[in-house]
Amino acid sequence: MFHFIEKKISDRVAELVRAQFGADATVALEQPKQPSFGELAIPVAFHLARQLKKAPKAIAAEIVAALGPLEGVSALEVAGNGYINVRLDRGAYGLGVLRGGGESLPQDSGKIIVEHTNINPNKAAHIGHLRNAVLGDTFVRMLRANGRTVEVQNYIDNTGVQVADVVAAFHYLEQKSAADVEKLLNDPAVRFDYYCWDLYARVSSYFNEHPEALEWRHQTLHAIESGTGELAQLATTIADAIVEYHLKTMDRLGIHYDVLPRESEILHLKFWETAFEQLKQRQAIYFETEGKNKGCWVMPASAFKEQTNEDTEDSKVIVRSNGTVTYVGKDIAYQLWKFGLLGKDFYYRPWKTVYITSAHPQPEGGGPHFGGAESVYNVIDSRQSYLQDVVVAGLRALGYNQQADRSIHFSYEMVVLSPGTAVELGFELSEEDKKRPHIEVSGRKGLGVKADDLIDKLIEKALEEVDSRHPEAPADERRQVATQIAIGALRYFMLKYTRNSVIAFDFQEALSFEGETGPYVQYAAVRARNILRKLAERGQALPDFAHELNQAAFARQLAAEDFWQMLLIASKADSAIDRAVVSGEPAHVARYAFQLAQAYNNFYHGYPVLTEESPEKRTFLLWMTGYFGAQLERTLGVLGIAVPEYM
RNA sequence: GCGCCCGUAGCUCAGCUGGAUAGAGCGAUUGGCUUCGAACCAAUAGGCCGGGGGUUCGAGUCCCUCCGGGCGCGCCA
Repeated sequence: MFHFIEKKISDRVAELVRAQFGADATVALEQPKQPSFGELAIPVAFHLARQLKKAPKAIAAEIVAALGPLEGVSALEVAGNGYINVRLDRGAYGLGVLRGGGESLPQDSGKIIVEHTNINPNKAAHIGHLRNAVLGDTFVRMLRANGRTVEVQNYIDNTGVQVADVVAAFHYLEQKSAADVEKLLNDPAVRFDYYCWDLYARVSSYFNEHPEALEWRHQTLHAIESGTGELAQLATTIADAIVEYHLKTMDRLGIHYDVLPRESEILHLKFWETAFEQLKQRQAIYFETEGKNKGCWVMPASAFKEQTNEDTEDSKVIVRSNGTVTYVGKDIAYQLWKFGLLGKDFYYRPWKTVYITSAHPQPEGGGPHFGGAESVYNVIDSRQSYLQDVVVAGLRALGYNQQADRSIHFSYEMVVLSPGTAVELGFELSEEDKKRPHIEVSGRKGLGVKADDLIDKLIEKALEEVDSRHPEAPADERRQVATQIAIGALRYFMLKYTRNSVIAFDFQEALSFEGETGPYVQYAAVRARNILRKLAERGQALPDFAHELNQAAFARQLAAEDFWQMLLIASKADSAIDRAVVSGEPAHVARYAFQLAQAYNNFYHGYPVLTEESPEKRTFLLWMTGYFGAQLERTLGVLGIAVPEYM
C-alpha cells in the first residue's frame, strides 16, 4: 500500500514540476527524519533551487500551492529549509490497506536469468558456497515477488581441473577403479562428498610436494575431454554423484534450480567453436604474432580496461597457443547462449529434480526451452570481477551493447574464518596466518566449514531449545520445527550483511537465535499466529473486518501514534522489496523483516488483543494481528524462511 | 606497480540518487513473566563516521591525498 501511494505522489509531483517550472527533476521521496514530520518528505525543491536560482523554501511553497488537494493525503507542509512533508489521511490509508489497495503491481519485462551456486562438483559445499546460493536464491525470490519472470541456472563445471584432480586422486593416488568408486558411493557408511573433500585436499598437497605428478592432471583432463575410457567414466560418476549431494544440501535450504547447464555439453555441442567464429569475424579478438602471447588469440586490453597504455602484455588470452580455449572463452560462448545470441541450443533431459543439459536430442522431442533471456545476473564472488569484465567486453565487441549492459555481475565478498574459528575447526595455522585478521576458506587446503555440518549443528542447537519448550510435542514434529529455525537462522545470517561486506564467519554469531536473526523474525510471525489460534480455540470467530471496520473506525484507531506507525511499517513490504530489487541488495529485505518483527513485538507486548474490552478496538487489534502476520510471512517467504508451527 | 573493495559505538554491521538531531544487534548495567509462552520488551551508558584538504546552502555519503586492511591483475578455473 505504501509503495502505491509513494508512486502516486511521486508521479504527480514530477508532472507538476514539469508543467510549472519546465524542469525535469527526479522526484525521489524520503522518509522524514522524525515521525512527527509526517510520512513522506519530498526534497525536490532543493534540486530545483540551483536551476531556478530561487530559495528552496519559496519553491516548496509554490509547489504546495499548485498541487492542491491529493487523494489520500491530509496535509502538505513546507518544513525546514524547503522540505515538503506529506501527511497521509490515516482513515483512508487504513481502509486502503484493508481492501488490499495497490499491493502487487505486475510489471513483467522479459525473462531474467539468475545463475548461482556454481560449485565445482568435486567436493562438499562449504559456507562460501552457501553465501552464493542464499544470495542468488533470495534475489530470485525478490524478483518473482516483484512480478518478474526468472529462470534459475546452476552451472556445473564437470570437466574442469578441480574434478580432474579428484579423479586423478582416485585413480593414481588411491589406485581405485571405477568399480571401487562405485562401491564407495553405495556404501551407506561413507559420505562421498566429504570423502572427496579430504581427498581433494590430499591430492592438492601431494601436487605441491610432487610437481611431476601434475602429469596425472593432464592425462585426466585429456581423457575427460575425449569422453572415452575409464578416467572419463570415473569423472562422470564422481561429478554426477557430487552434484546430487549439492542439490540435496541446497534443497535443505529451500534452494532449487530450473536447469543445470554443464560444461561437458558446452564442449561436445561445440558452443565455443561457434562463438570463436563470431569473435574472429567481428575482429573482437586477434591472433598475436609477437611478445609473450605469441601464437595465441587474444582480446585487446582496451576492450575491457578503462585506461590502457596500449601495452599488448595486458591483453587477455582467449585461445592458447596450443589451440585450447580458456575458461573466459567458454564463458563468452555460454553468456551468448544465455541471451539467445549463439544460434545454438542444448538438449535437455529431466534429471533428479531438475533439467540437465544433454549433448543428444531427446526421444520425446519438444521439451522445455531455456536461455534466451533479456537480462542476466551472474552471482559470482568479487574476486572474479576482472574475468566478468572480459566476458562483457566480449559481448560488446560483438556489437551486443544492449546485452552487455544487461549482463550483471552480481558480486559479493567472500566468507572468511576468524583465526579463532579456524583453530576451533582443528586446523593448524602458520605463524603468518595467526597474525592475519582472517583466514580464507580453501577447498584446496580442505579449510572451511562444510555446509551440511553447519546446518546439522544449527538443527541440534535449535532442537535443544524446542525440546525444552515443547517436551510434549511429537519428536518428528520437534525436529521439523528445529530444522525450520536452523534454516531461518542460517539464511538470515547470510543475508544480513550487504554484498560487499566480507563475512568473518564466527560460530557464536552464526548459531545465535536472538537479536537480529532469522528466528527473531520467525518468532514474531509465530506469535501473531498464536493469537489467532487462541481465538479459534476459545470458539470465537474472526470478525468480518470489511464489514466492521470503516474509514471512521480506522481514523479513530489510527489517531493513536503508536498504531499508525506500526501500520505504516507493516504496509511497507512492497516498498522495501522494490528498493532491494533496484539496488540489488537482498540485505535490505532482511533488514526490513527485522524492523517489521520489532514493530510487531512492540505491538504484541503493549496491546493485549484477546482481553481488549472495547469492541471496535478489539476488532482493530485482531485485524492488525492478521495483517502483521501476513506481512511477516510474506517477507519471510521472500527471504526463503519458513514459519514454524510453534517456537 | 596498476585496478576494485573496506575503514562508522568495546565487537559485528546499517545508513536508499548528498539533506533535518548518525542508527541497529551483540556485549555491559538496570528493570519487566498474572500464559495472546520472555527465542520477548523497556531503560542507561557508549561516536573528532581512519587522518588531512576540497566541492556545496548542506558531506558518513561526491572529488583529491595520505594511513591502515582485504582482494584481483596466469597460455588456472
